[in-house]
Amino acid sequence: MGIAERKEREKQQRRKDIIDAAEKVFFSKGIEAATMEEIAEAAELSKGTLYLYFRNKEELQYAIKMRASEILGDQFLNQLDEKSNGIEMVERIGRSFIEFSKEFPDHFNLMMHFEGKNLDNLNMEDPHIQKYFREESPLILFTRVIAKGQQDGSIRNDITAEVLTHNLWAMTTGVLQFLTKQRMVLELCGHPGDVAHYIEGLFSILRSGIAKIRKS
Amino acid sequence: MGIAERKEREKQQRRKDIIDAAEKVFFSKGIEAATMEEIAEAAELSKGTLYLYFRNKEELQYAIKMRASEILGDQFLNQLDEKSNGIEMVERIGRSFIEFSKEFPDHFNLMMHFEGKNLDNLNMEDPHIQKYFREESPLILFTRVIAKGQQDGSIRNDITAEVLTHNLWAMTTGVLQFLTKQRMVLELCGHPGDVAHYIEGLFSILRSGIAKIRKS
DNA sequence: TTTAATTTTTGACTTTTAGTCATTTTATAA
DNA sequence: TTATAAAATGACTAAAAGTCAAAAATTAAA
Repeated sequence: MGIAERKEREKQQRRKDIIDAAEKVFFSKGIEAATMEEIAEAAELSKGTLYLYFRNKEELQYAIKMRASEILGDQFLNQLDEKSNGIEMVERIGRSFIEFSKEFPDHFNLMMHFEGKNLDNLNMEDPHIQKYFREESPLILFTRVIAKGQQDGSIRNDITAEVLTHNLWAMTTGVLQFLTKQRMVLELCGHPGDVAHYIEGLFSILRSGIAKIRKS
Repeated sequence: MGIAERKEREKQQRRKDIIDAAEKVFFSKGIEAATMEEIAEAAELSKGTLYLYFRNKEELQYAIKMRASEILGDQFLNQLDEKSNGIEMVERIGRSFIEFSKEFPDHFNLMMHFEGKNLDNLNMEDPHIQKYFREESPLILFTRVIAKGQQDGSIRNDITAEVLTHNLWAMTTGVLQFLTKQRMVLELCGHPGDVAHYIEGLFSILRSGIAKIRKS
């Protein structure tokens, strides 16, 4: 029974090779400019083969975005710390997100690209995508941290952990998107934004926004 | 000297006609599926003529997005109210944004589409775009309201009005983007989101986040 | 080992659409 | 009425995504 298993392994390896090649091409040429033909060349395969492993260009891009999320999730994991309370850990996680954007700018940009895009061209039944959302999304870990903060009394508990999580995530990505893609716009408005300044503003607002409300 | 003026007027009218046609086609067929050929037909012009008025497809989309922003800016204007203090007006403006998304869903979607997109294909020297950013963007009005809130003591003043404004805007659009485009994702995560619930969470977080910090 | 069946890969081909530009049409000035 | 300028046309080009019948490679059977 070893042949079927070996073939399956080889298939997964080829899939991985294609994603590697796509990463190189997307990141060097830019996500829009990169062509499937170029990716095929980089993977030493023909274009047709790509379509045996990925339904379309977008699904291939999404495979890279899932990798990016994995990296980010690992960084989040490193921020867990028994000594800190929930809200401190949330801040650490937030800052590690900023670090991630600097350390892996290409992966970060790809993530942001999908953050504001409908996913109609994607097959949501795809097992890779299903698995990602059920088990690997960084938001799963983040929700646990928020819940911990609610238990230790550092984070407000009048909003469910899920709603808090998704709001925090969406607010943060919203600001990061704004800062990366609209830098020229800011200049046009006459605010040649000091990015760090904006980030500190964001954290400050969020800190007050999610902290347990002190009874006065 | 009347001829040059009339010609200029006619030119602007034709430009408007093209945007009208584009609006119809983009909104009925969807922004991706719509073709320049279809828009030309709808405008009773040839495709080439479109390119005399707009550099490329994206610039035409952006013209509609600017219209959307104008509508939104008008709605913001209606929320101004001498009796309310700054933070109350900010909340009213926020809620009018939600109303806008329901009343003009197509315009809203187009706005969100551009909110997370680089503008490389756009000619930022274009006078229409310049004018928009300098004079018409809803953010200009919003900044004034924030500043008022800082003066009347209802909004924190340890962050500049501009940074507060852009952060609030980016956070809100981030959440709205998340809710519209990722509805299916939320279901996949096992949170068949009650959208209104998320929105209330957002407002609650932002209220605490930007309020003047009371000395305890 | 040879042959048949199955799986995987290929790349030429189709289709679609954005954007161009030489030519034609229309409007203005002489 | 003719010349000049401005505006509009649509056939054409280029680029790239996605398809599919045929070829190559692999595995199973005889």
